[in-house]
Amino acid sequence: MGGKWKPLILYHLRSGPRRFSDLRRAVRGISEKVLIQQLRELASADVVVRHDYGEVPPRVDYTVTPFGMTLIEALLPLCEWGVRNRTATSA
Amino acid sequence: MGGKWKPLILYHLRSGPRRFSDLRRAVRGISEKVLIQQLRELASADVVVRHDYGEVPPRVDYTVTPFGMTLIEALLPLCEWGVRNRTATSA
DNA sequence: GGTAGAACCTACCTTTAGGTAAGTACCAGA
DNA sequence: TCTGGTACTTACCTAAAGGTAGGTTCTACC
Repeated sequence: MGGKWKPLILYHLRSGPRRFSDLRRAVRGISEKVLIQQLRELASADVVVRHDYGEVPPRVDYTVTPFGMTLIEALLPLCEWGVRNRTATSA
Repeated sequence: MGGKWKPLILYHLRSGPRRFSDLRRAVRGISEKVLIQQLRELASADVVVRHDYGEVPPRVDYTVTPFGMTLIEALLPLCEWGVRNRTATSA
């Protein structure tokens, strides 16, 4: 399952629940549409959980599941590799 | 840098040089065009090296560089995660 | 002589991910 | 009253990745 933003989203979710608008500001450059899309996909894959507080104004947050945590851990080496070699490549 | 096939290509290159047609058979479902594209990109990023024997009929093989090996190692955890959870997801 | 295989290249078409821009319901605060 | 913020949805457009199908040059083999 693709989505160039998913790793970044997960990265920002790694240390606890985050509200939608919070993520939107954290993940720079992502559009609202795509952020929701990705979050929905992650949720339907049981990587994150969406919690709607049913309040008004709306309040929703997203949390990584234990399963999602295993994904994050699997992604970390690649992430670190990317950081180490960001001078050499642009990915 | 994208390319849904790159991880698979690298996976098949992990244990030594492979000829083009060899890779083509190993990486099932990839078209020749895309395989070459990806190999060229990997080569220009110094992840693999292309060796042309200058023979006729043509003979070329591709080898992972030490740098490429660090990438493969960074990819392995994600790869294993994918294998472990291939029943749950389709990616 | 005809076929098959090597390692490509080229042109064309389709799919899809992502971007842009607008709209929605509701409330708080200046 | 008007603006701003929340969490979305909808419609439309574009760019790029990938797929398909053909051609090329040369040799080896039946």
